Amino acid sequence: MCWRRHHPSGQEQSSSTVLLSGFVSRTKILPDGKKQITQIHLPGDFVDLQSFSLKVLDHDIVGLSDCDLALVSHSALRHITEAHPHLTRVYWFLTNVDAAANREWEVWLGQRSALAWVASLFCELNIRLGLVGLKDDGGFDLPLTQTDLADCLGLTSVHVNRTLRELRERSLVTFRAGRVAIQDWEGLRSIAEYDPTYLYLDRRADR
Amino acid sequence: MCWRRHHPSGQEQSSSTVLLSGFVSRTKILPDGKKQITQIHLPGDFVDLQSFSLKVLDHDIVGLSDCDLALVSHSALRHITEAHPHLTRVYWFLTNVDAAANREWEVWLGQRSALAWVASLFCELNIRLGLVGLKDDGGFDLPLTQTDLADCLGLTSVHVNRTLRELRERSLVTFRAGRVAIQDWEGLRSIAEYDPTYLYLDRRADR
DNA sequence: CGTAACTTTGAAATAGCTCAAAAATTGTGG
DNA sequence: CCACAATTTTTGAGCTATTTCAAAGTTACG
Repeated sequence: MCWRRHHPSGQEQSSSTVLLSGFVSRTKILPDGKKQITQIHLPGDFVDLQSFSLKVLDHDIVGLSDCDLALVSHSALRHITEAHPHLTRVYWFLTNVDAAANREWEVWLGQRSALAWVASLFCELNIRLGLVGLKDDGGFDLPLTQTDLADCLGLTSVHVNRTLRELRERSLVTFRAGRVAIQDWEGLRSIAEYDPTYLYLDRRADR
Repeated sequence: MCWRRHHPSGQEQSSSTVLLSGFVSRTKILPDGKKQITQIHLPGDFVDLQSFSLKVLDHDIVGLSDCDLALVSHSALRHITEAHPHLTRVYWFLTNVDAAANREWEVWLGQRSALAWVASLFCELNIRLGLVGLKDDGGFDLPLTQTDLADCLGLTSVHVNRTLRELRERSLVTFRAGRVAIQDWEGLRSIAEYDPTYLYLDRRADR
């Protein structure tokens, strides 16, 4: 399956989605048309596990690139979780890790400069893509436009552009043609003051 | 029990906390001392249910007033959830509702003006306090300082002060001496463009 | 009644926004 | 493979919401 369409909020869902390839965002759209991306999902992510519990989504699922999805029906999820309580705890854990990332983004949205926020986002994506084997020495592919990035960061695309220029001029990272090329990982990490604790990387391995 | 202290992040937890009276926040503190409150909890809230799953908190639990807490040990939670799978789903649902609020705050932090954000926060608290019988016709008690509010909104306390003045001058709401007095609920709601969908009020009732 | 915490105000600085246009890139059909 | 349209990126100039810094009021409280 392959799309770049809205999965609308406010509608009863009967299945959840696992992302197999490509990128999708969870996006909230305001009455005036402004958008906020609350999370970017990578291959391997359970994109809307929460709809199993909430049934109705409070946001849209928007494809950022072509992607392959697997649908898991809620009735299947119910059977799985009833038969294997252990898996219920695993899914619940995933929900919690997801929420931890939302909290971290709140901090970035509220407290950080544009430069630090962009740097942080690239740090997070670099680490998460590394977990699923989608980064290489030089960086990673990220098929977003600067406008997508702006919707994610709570900034204007104009300002994102200028911020990217600054990161480039400081020889930290270059974002061009859907690719993030990291020139100075330590420098990037340091300007972002990036601390991946909230990703619970060690505890994920337990599961 | 009664405190106004930090419940530190980064430490192994063996119990979760239910708030019986008073207000607590979940707060993330940056290296430079800046703070972001990612959620305000009211009586009745399961404050750190996620520590049952994550074990280590990614943020601090900070009392905003004197409060009474009930501790539920993780071993007790494990027994409860093993004996009653239905309750596991309830807890998981609560985790999801919690996360939905974090996402909504991301939108507010990223996209809204100071005026609309303050108004939105008051709208949310008014509704949530109403659910637990802690609001009256005129408004509700909120024992926070303007600095607390600033940490929550991602603004300076100076700017929060000026924004509160504007809301007061527009005869929408007055925040003084730990009390939010709502003069014009419809006006407040409208300037906030407040939509409580993300609170999943209807679905909570099912449980 | 004195001290600490909190609120209010003013003035100047700035990060990020808006508007508008030009340049570059990407995609498409012929 | 080219030409053209659409999308995306880049830049400039002026503007505004919010911050910073600093000081004066006010309130709470031991």
